[in-house]
This record gives sequence, C-alpha cells and structure tokens, in this order.
Amino acid sequence: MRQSELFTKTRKTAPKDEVAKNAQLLIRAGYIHKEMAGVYSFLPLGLRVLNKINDIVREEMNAVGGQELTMSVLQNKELWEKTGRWSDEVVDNWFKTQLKNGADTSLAFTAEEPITNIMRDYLNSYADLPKLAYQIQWKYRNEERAKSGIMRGREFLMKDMYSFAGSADEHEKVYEKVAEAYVKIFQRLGIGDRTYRTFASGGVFSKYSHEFQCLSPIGEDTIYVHEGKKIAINKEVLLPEVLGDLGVTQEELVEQKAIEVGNIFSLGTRFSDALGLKFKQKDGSEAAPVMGCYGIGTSRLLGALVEVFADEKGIVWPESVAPFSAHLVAISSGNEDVIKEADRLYELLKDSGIDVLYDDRDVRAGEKFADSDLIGIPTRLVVSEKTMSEGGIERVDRQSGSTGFVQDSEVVQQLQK
RNA sequence: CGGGCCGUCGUAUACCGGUAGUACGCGUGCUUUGGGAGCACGUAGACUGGGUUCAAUUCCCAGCGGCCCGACCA
Repeated sequence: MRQSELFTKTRKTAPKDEVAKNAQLLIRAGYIHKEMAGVYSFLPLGLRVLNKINDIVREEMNAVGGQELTMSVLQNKELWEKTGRWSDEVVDNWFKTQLKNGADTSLAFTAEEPITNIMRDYLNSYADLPKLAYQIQWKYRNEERAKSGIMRGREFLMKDMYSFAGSADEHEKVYEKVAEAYVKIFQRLGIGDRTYRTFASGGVFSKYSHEFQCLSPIGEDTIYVHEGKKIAINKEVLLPEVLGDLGVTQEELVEQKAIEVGNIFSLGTRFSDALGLKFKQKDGSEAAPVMGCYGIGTSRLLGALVEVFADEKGIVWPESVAPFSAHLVAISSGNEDVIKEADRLYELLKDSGIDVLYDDRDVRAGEKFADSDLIGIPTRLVVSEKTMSEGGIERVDRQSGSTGFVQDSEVVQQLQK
C-alpha cells in the first residue's frame, strides 16, 4: 500500500499518559489508538499484525485438531450460576449489564461454561472424544487497574481452546499435544528461545498448570528458570516439593521477570459435572468428559513482541508478524526518474505477491528513515538517485541495521520465500 | 481496593491571582532535499461544576478523566 494513502501518521513525541514502551511506540507509529484506560482500538497497521499473530495461532491449533468457532460475548447467567461463577465474590472482574427486559447478562472473560453447554448438544459417546474447540474472541475483564499498555487491558483478544477427553489418559495426551503446539507458536513468533514452559499452581484437578512465560524486564511475573531443562517454576509454587517433582535444585535456577503469553490448564470434570455434560462409555455407563483449557492472549502477545524486540529507534517486528514484508522508501526530492523507478519496483513487488508499504510521500529523507525505523518493517528498500546511479536497490535490515545493494530479482526472490 | 501524582492549542511542554508562551503538527509562500530542514506569515488551548477573591487557567472543594506504587489477576 502507498503510505501517502494510509490514514495514520507517526508522531515524534510519546503520549504523556502512557509509560509502557509497547503503548508508547505503538501509538507513536500509528498501530493503536487509546480509547480509555486499558481499552485500545487497533488501527490498520496494528490490525495487520494482530491478524498475523492470530493466523499463526490458528494454524497451530488447527494442526492439533482444534476446530474454530466464535461464541457470543454476551453471557447467559444461568450457565454461570450452575458453576458458581456468576457471583461477584468468586469472580470480581465481571462486566455485568442488563437486557431491556431486566434480565442480567455480562461480557465474557472466559468461556468454559458456554463451550461446555454447547458440547452437551453433540458429545454423546466415547467415540465422539476427544474433541478440541477454540475461538479467537474479545474478552472483557473489569480490572481494578489497567496497566502495561496493551498487555493488561480491560478488553483484549484471546485465543481460548477447550478440550474434551474420555479419560484422564486421553486428556494427558491432548494436553501435551497442545503444549507442543504452543512451543511452535512461540518459535514462529521469534520468542521461542526466551519463552519457558513454567510450572504453576494447578488447582483441584491437577497438581500443576503450565504458563508460557516470555522473559522481559517489564514482565509482571517472577519465574525461576532452569536453562538446562528449558523449564521454569513460577515464584508462587517455588517449594521444596515442586523442586523434587521436577528433579532440580534451587541453585540451578535463575530468577527472571517474564510476561505470561500463554497458559494451559487441566480442568478435570469440574465444568462437565456442573453443567451436566456426559457421554456413554464402551460399557454403557455414563461419565463426564475430562476437560482442559488453553489460552493465548494474542493482543498481549503483540505488545510483548514490541517490548522484547524494540530498540531506541522504534519497533522491530519479526518477519512472521510484520504488517508488511518490505518498506519501499523513495528518496526522490521530486526527481521524476526516481519516482518512476520506485513506482516500477512497487508494482513489481506487488505483482510478485509481496506485501509492501511504499513510502511515496513528498517528505524529506530524514523523516522517511525515522518513520521507517519507528514502524519497524523487517526489510527496507531504498530507491534514490544514488542507488540508481549504482544500478541497484539499497536493502537495509531493520534488526541488524546491515545494508547492501541488491537487484530486483534477488529482492523478489528473498522476500517471496 | 489502599496510597501517591497529574489534567494548558491536535501532540509535547512553559509561565502566571490581572494580556497564556514555546516546539512539533496543520495552512500559505520562498529556499532546501540521504537521517525528523530554514525563513516569513497564519491556524489552534486552560476537563466540568461549585467556592474564595475586585479579579481564578492559577488557590480551595467536589465530580469526571489519566498515570504510578501496592493489593488483586483463569
């Protein structure tokens, strides 16, 4: 797309009401707009990134048999009363409201109740299990205090998947399969090497749950990392018994701050029991499916990627989620030949199926470069009198800053990969 | 939910109990053109409501909004 047509612009100064780096940079670069504390709109650039993150998550969930659906945001109170979670004493961050007829309703912060209820219509037999269903849907939590920019908002996008298995063993297999899918997701997002499967408290039905924690100084969680085993332990369960279970010693662990980018949890039959979800086993007896839930906050992940990769010049996106693959920058100073050449290259890249942002604006070179750094597209292609006289295109890598001269064909080939 | 700080052009900031200034942005013109240009002219502002005062953007109170620390955080 031509940058002159993009309705957003960059700003030089950070908004005074944001302290978090992710929000400052995302607002300065025109990715998001703050509506209220903890509530943000995703602008064209931001939506592109969010969609790419969602696509990666979607692909990996589909690969392990997840089936996508979308559940309503408005909630049926009856379902939540059956599990005891309608109560404000139990769940203190509900957004509750009423229908015109006076009936209570609310905005979903998670979806165990509705998905379990839906499955009552379809899961009848052991032969129907296991099943995995997920959605990528806006969630609402009336946080006492929003903070950390888009990383802890009152409205956020989350992929939430739920599994239904016929036995504890079957559940374990599903659970591990999803855990592996999570590892792949974080690898594809470029944070695999700094994201640890972290043991956390499990609740009634299993000893542990697992969080996926991405190391970052701004993280809200404290974890203890075991480099050798590539695992970590959440501070809240750093106990002798846990160390014993995992076969590690306190001395081997390193304390780190981390951002929780995903979590997986065994639910046992808490929800299937409460909502009456049952299936017939082989011997004709009835049993409740063993459930699991698997969350990834995709809008939080977007913020986490900014936090982890940004440098002093601005955002640095991993290739897998960048809003565009290439940022074509024309330094023309009104020179018609340069404009013609940049236009030609723009068409070539587009025709080759490459997502390109073309800075065709009539502004000075310094402003273009500064904006390009701020926006953070991985590859910058510069066309100017200088590059034309040297017979090529200047290619700049946003992350390393390395530059080189390349020909059209090479660029197309490299970016198509 | 406890504690603290703060609301000034679109953005970022300054000053002040008596005429609200600067930078960026935006508009016009000229010059400039590989790292957020220069000059000139122009555009645009005190969150809301009370109170004190001859006079309030400034002081006081309340509301609304924002940020930070802590608590909380399927």
